[in-house]
Amino acid sequence: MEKREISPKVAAMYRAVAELFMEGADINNLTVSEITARAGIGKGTAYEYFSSKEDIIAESLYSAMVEVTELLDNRLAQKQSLYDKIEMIMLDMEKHKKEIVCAFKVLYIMMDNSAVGRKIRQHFYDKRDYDMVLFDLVEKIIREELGQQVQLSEEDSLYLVMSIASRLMIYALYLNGDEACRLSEDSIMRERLCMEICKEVGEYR
Amino acid sequence: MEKREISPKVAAMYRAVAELFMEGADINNLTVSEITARAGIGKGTAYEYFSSKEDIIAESLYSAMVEVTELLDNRLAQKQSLYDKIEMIMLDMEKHKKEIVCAFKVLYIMMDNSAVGRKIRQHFYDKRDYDMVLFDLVEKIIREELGQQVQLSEEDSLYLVMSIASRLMIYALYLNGDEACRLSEDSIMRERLCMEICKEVGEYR
Amino acid sequence: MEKREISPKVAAMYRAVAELFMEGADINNLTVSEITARAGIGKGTAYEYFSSKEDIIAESLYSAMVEVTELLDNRLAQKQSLYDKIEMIMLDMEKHKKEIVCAFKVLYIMMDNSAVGRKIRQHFYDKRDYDMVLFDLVEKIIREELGQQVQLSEEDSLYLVMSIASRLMIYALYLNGDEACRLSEDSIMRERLCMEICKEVGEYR
Amino acid sequence: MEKREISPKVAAMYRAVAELFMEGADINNLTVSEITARAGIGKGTAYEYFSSKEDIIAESLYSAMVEVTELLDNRLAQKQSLYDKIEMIMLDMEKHKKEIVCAFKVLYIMMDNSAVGRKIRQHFYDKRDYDMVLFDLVEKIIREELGQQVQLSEEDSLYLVMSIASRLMIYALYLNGDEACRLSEDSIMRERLCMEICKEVGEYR
DNA sequence: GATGAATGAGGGTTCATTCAT
DNA sequence: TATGAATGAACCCTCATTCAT
Repeated sequence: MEKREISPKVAAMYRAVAELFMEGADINNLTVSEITARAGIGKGTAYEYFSSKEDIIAESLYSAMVEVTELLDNRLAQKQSLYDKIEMIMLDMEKHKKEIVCAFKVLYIMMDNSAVGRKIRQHFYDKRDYDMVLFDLVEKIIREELGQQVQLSEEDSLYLVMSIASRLMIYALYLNGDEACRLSEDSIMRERLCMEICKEVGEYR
Repeated sequence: MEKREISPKVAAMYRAVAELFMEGADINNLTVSEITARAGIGKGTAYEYFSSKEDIIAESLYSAMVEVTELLDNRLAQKQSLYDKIEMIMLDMEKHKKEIVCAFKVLYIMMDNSAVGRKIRQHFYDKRDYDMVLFDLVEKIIREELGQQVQLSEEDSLYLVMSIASRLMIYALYLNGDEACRLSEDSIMRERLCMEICKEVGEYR
Repeated sequence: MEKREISPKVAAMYRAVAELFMEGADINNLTVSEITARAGIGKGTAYEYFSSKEDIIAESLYSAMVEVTELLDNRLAQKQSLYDKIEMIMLDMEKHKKEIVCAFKVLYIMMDNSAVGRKIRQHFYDKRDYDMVLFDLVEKIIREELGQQVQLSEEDSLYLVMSIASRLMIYALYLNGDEACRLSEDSIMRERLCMEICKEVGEYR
Repeated sequence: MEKREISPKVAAMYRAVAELFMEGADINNLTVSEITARAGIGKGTAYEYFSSKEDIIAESLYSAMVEVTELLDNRLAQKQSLYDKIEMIMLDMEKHKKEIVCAFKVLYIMMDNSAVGRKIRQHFYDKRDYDMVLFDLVEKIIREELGQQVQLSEEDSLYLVMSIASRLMIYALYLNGDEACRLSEDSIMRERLCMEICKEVGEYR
């Protein structure tokens, strides 16, 4: 479960990509120059640690996802009820809109038939035990809510994870969408989604 | 509601982009050459009708979305119940997996901060009355289900549209995902999502 | 035996490479920019006609070899005796030192394990009927000298070709070498080599 | 005549370049990394002993030439007649094809207008008394054959050296060439060249 | 209108060289 | 002395866009 130490240069590049991504850069048009300039290192240095631009971006995004998920996981430990947990995630989305929304965006990038998309998918397949990704987090939340005595079938579990993930995603889309499609108060949408999730999970208790 | 006539060259380009997209081409790495070659026209001709590559792709994708939505709309007229309609959409996803899933992908592309993404969003803002997009379709389905006598508040309407759209999207993601995360029978996931949607809409009747 | 028409751009590039080569450029450090600038065309244009830098150089050198050989062949028609022919080749080497010596250099490049070397070798294998290369020319000279009645075995023929080629090459090396290793009069070396060649061929008459 | 001691690191680099060269590496695309990796030393170390990549390669090749020539020289002491000596050289070419042929290749590299070519030429000009190069070896063989009583003019000597060298080179080219241009038995070509050389030298006795 | 040859800006990648350790 | 991480200049190649025909 120990994480491998990563070189400060690599860390700088991860950070640079995440920053640029969160500043709204189009991931498909990021240049190596931009990334290394932001990371404060030489362009050639990038290729001491990565073998292609796609690798740089894919690993950076994967790393960001894992990091955000871990952060969320730690913060969620403070909350007891399912409602509070889901609400916290959504409130975090609102507060750290950029960060969280971007993490969800990565899920979409993974669907791409692009080199980056393929490489991130690969990372998921090869993922280390200590890497927790969004779906793991959602599954964990569900298990915590239902407790030891409730044994979910694989099918129920997958369904619930996807159902909850879909609400979180749709909320990310909602927050990220343009103002015209937004309600006067985000809280309305948020509360509804939270309640709906609780109700659905509750049915398995 | 009359559609404007589009030049056969433009139609060929729309078709070319859609084909390439559905064949799995990475939309961010499509080249003008590929598109015009597939469309069977000269490269220079593209610039007689569009002012940039991004325009070509954005308009093509927008057009494809509208077309798919229209197709769906026509087919949905054959079904009466909400359940049957949602099921038909999902079955269509399974059958014409490529086509439908790609249509959903466009939604994600719209979130990009890329030139294409921005341009598609612009099309949505400027959209003609006769253009029907996915959200309109979902809204239409809801209205048909609840009938004239039920008046949804804007807030309820938006919530329901997003909630249903989220399930459709998550099903698209599910179908598009890798085998490892799939249940033995897609029907299980499909039926659950359909039922859940019906239940939720039903509560507003 | 008809030559295929070559595009003026390609011709310009062939010329550019030959010029640069003859001006003493190191063939292994030629850049595409240099070549296209000299050819008076855009850099990108090079890739409309060739698929890589190595192709450009290899084809240019091959073309130059064929051209020089043809030129020599035409000029040799004016001479009757073997001695006069070999002498003319060597005098041409002295006069058009750059051009001829470079043609011989290409033979050495062909021995390289470089991409260019490999590609030129390929051209020799694939060579068109109407392409005459140095060895063909030497063989032709020998046949003309010995006349129809003398039938050389394949082994004798190959030996003579190589023996003569070796003298021509060594003269090219000699001319290209530094002054310290040169006699006061090039004619001395030239005459000896010519005579030696005639004597050797004469033995087969 | 004492050789200067060379650092083991330098020796390792000489060996590395020679090995890579003989394994068929393109001398114009050798990298410092490859060389130092093969030599088993750090990349930076190369620059403690040489001032540029070209220096490394040029000195390595020069060193290899001197070494091969010395080896040949020692082995030739066992043979008495000119014929046996030339034959031994050619047989060595056949046996240690790679090594010997590469040594000849260096001659061609010297003709290049490349940095490496220029530097090797420079080494020849500056050459130490105890360095014996191929031309010296050939000259030595000729002198041994003709004995003390025959005094060759400078002009005769140079002619003979070049004439013999040209046959050796052409045999190297022949051996290195592709199978299609080879006789069924290399011995045929070898014997002819040997005899021709003996005849030519004999005329000066 | 339709074309495709020509272009050149731009970006990914390599690798010789340096320098702090 | 020996190292190898860091660097950035240089270069090949792509491809969106233009324009003469």
